[in-house]
Amino acid sequence: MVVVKIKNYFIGIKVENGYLIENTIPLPKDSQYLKRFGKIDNKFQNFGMIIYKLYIGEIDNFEALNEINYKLNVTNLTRKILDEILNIKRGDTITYGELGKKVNTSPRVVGFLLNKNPLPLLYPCHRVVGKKDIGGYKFGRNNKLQLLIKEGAL
DNA sequence: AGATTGAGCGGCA
DNA sequence: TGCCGCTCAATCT
Repeated sequence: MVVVKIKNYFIGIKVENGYLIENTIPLPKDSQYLKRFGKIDNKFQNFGMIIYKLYIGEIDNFEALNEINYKLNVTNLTRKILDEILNIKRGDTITYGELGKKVNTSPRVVGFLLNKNPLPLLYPCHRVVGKKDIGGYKFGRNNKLQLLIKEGAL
């Protein structure tokens, strides 16, 4: 449970037995989302660097997943949803409703479960959007918007 | 075991 | 546009 500093970004990281089990996206220093990750500690610099490269688009999420030892600590339905998310290509999006149909659940539940995605960016849940607007995001709609613009989805 | 809570959606005016 | 009712897994109580 630490915060890793890369350039001018700060990334919350949780590692268990050498496996990444939770992370945040790169955030500004004072971000509320970093609070529960505690102090800055660079011992997991390697994890942080990969997430940073993923964030700026230097690598894609498949490369990142290959380079990182991670463990997905979620229930069955969440796992199914996250697996589906891996099929969304960079620059592409899917709606909560469409994704819900693929795994036989409701749009509301997709959003509810994605809110708990422990590995954002690695599992690019920002590519799931609402039908009428961009939809919500754990780290704020503006971050989601910036990510989608950066990826060329908008 | 029952109530509440959402990162949504479609229909209707 | 804005409101309403439906949705249903996870997380309380």
